[in-house]
Amino acid sequence: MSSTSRSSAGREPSRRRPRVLGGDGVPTLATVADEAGVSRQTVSNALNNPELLRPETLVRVQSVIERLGYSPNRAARQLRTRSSHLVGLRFEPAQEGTSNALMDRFLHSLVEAASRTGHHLLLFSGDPADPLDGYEDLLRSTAVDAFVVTDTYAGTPQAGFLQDRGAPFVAFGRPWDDPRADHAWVDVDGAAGARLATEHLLDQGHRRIAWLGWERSSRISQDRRSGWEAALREAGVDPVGLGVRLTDNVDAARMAAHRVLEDATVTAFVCASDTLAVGVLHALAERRVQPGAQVGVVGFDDSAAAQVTWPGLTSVRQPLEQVAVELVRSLHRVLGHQPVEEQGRMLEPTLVVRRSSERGWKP
Amino acid sequence: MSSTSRSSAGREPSRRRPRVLGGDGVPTLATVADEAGVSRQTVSNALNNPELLRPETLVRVQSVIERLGYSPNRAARQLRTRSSHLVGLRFEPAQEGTSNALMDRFLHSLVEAASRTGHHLLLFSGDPADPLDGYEDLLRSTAVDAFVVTDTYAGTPQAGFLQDRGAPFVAFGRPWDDPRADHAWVDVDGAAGARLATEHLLDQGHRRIAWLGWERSSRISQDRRSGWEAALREAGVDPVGLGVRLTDNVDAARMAAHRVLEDATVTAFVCASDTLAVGVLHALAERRVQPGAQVGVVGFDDSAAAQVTWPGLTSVRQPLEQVAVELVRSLHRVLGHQPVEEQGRMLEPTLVVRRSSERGWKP
DNA sequence: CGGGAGCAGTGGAACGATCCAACAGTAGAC
DNA sequence: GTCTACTGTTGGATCGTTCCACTGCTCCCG
Repeated sequence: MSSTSRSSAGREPSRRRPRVLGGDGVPTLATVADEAGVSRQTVSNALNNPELLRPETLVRVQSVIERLGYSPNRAARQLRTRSSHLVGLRFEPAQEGTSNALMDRFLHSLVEAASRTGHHLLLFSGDPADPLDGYEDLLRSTAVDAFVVTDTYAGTPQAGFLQDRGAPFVAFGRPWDDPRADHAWVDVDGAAGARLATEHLLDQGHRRIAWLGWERSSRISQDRRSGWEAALREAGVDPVGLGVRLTDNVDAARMAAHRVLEDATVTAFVCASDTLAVGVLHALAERRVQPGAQVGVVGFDDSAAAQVTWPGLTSVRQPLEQVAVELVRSLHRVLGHQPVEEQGRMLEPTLVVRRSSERGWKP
Repeated sequence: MSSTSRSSAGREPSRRRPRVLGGDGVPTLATVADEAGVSRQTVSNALNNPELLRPETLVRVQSVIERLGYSPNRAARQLRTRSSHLVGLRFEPAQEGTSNALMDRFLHSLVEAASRTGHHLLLFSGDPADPLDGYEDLLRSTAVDAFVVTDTYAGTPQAGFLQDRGAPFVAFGRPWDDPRADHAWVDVDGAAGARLATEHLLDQGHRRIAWLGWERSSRISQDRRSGWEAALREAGVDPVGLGVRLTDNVDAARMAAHRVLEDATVTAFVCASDTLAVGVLHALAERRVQPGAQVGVVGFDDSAAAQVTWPGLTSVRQPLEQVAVELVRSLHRVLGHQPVEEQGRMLEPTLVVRRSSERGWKP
């Protein structure tokens, strides 16, 4: 109703014709503004700062938006605000056989968590030989607002690179011993997980509990191992000679388990991954030893394999849904340039008990 | 060098200053043009139509681009060209236990294939109750160039919706019996896969080979089953009474296998999924029957579970890398509005033989 | 009654790329 | 010598949004 005076330069009548409908018939801000009898800015405010509008104007604009099925053009918005609402994640080429099933669950959770704050996930790939490939280009072209970095094993340069570059990112994985690192991170407490596993086996009456982990260079494995070791010591069991290091591979674990089982006093295994635990199960099958009933086995990651393997593999489960939520929360703080109240956040894993560690179980 | 006359209203001298450096110090097209002593359009041509430039100009511009580390701003380009170089994929919430490990391998392949043509993958999620949620919004806001649709089981409305909407997309999965469908698709020949599996077991000397599949409503299962049935008939074996339908679940398969094995003449199983095959392995373990040596088992999808399960599960492997490549190729044709030379493309699976089907094997 | 504050809303400019029409310069044809 | 064709390059306009400075208008206070 409130028809205000509309000033017009009036020099050249048909030169500057405000385009009111996009080329393909897609409505734009101008379409909505025209239809609702307000200016473009008012429509923009209706979307981004609704509290600035008088309630009745807001309702009117919103109903036009609804009726026309208008959504703001992402490219235009991105160009103006310099924010794409996209989060980049480099998706490494899969290595078959290893437990990247973890990735699947994590990815789902991340997509969902991000979408709750209006963000989408942009997957990209890069030259496997160059762990930094792809990042630079997305940064320069301002295609993403931030990155999520997933592999922060010792020696991976992504976090350092992005930090030096001044690019916003959050890491899934603590920076371990890099003293220069001061970026946001979220991680799961591997030591606590291994401790859970070990204490569970101790509860089942096991004493001499072996550890199967990765090479010494893996900080993740060292971390988990420390939980096993501490739990054993607290129970008065000497862990010396019970720890084995090998590559993350079913067959390597199978053979290692055979060697360990030569020592008849060993009655249980805690493993740094489900892959290794599955290898132990293979060895038990070959020795015709009942998992659970005779020898307890616990894996790590609660992968799909753990869930379907016979007779059911007890495993430490990472709270990936919660990790995703925390990552997104962190991302928001980083992007909002808010003071980072805490640099990192450590989450607690849980133990999913299945029959491979249930002593009472008989097939 | 070329100082041309610069028209200026003259009222306020410093109003129209052509910004040559982005706010954050990020170089823009204008920066490069200025530095190379050419116009913006020439730089743009150097990137998009290099053949239009004189070779020496091209080299000069390229060296400046290299030196400044310039990449065109994606938002600006997207706004002007109406193309985001993003491909949307709705990433469904994971259902634990089912074989979406397939998805992991597929996703990797797709990201890689897409990146080879300069496209990135945009993952989004939506209300699980509404299979169309999310698509509309991305279309309206012109956030993606196209979609990849992965679940085209009977009754899923995505393909129909996008087709009616006139949105570009490619489906992984044939349109089955929808006569209205005329969109591009890529699929794997399930019947051929089941035939491979069945013939392999026949070669191993098995005759009465059972089928474990999903409910009758699943077209995918029906398709695979038809391959098993045909192979059996050609070998002169009557498949009647050898087929079982159940839900895709380890325990359901385990119990079904027990029932089937009451009939002592059955010596092998072909399954519509690895999940079902793992269930059969569980049943065999409970009966203390050797997989492979006594009863042959073949699964479908070559999931991580198949690869680590003891004693190794023979499985039909889908050529997902090739699927991804074909999908991207199709997408290109669809986006380029080229005449679609073929509407769909059917790829052949392969059989990965492991010990669960090797008759000679002894533990 | 004049003036500062606050409110709802306006029009122009800007983001950084590409599209477009036009331009200078050269060569070839008449 | 002029006209046409062609090549390489140019400046201006444009895509759709948000930022910015500003305008009427009302209200309140001294």
